[in-house]
Amino acid sequence: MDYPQNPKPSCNYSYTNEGLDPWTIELQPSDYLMLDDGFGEDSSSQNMVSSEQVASGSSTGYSGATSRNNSMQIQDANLFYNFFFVYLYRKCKNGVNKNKTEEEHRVAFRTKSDLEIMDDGYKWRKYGKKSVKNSPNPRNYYKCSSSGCNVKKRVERDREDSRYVLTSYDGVHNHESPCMAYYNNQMPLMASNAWTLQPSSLHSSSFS
DNA sequence: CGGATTTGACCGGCGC
DNA sequence: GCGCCGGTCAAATCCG
Repeated sequence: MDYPQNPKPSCNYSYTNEGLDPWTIELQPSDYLMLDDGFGEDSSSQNMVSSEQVASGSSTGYSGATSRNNSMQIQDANLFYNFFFVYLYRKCKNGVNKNKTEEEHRVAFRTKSDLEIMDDGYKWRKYGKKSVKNSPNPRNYYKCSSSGCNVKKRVERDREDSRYVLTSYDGVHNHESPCMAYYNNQMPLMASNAWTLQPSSLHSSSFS
């Protein structure tokens, strides 16, 4: 599979929870993301950021990412972004609250980036652009272009600090990210366990 | 030519 | 009811 590259892989990303949701992911301000694979006894550290340098020449034979202690560390910003959204997808799937409809599932976060279009592993079709009140920055509307998938996405620059991009997702994909299928094939280590969270490790309010 | 994007029109909810 | 505001539609346009 020919997977598109992030146009600026050297970009320094950071993530903070935007607060639209009581959802807790704190990924600060490093390119290194470590995600637990669910094996650990202490599931409270299900996601964390490692600022340490990952040794090059990974044992996975996979440039840009390496594994250690049942975890993945990602040092390539492009991979980082893709995996982050794969993680979102899995977490979303596992945390779906049956009492709510898919449309009520929302994820929002802030990304420090000079890019507004960031590759999250899904294909999106832009369907609108609006200027928002009291903000110099327009808001862009996207829809997942996979047929039958109703997930929507909004992207705008933070009116208070235009170094940040606000992204929010509405809904749960009815399919996996194209890049996940790719990684499943390429990385046996991650195929079944990695990126899957134990239900007990989910924050109670996650995606509910 | 086909799919994606652009962009003004349209529409519905909400506060007054 | 009316106007504002945010979200969506869709025709025109762009682009590979």
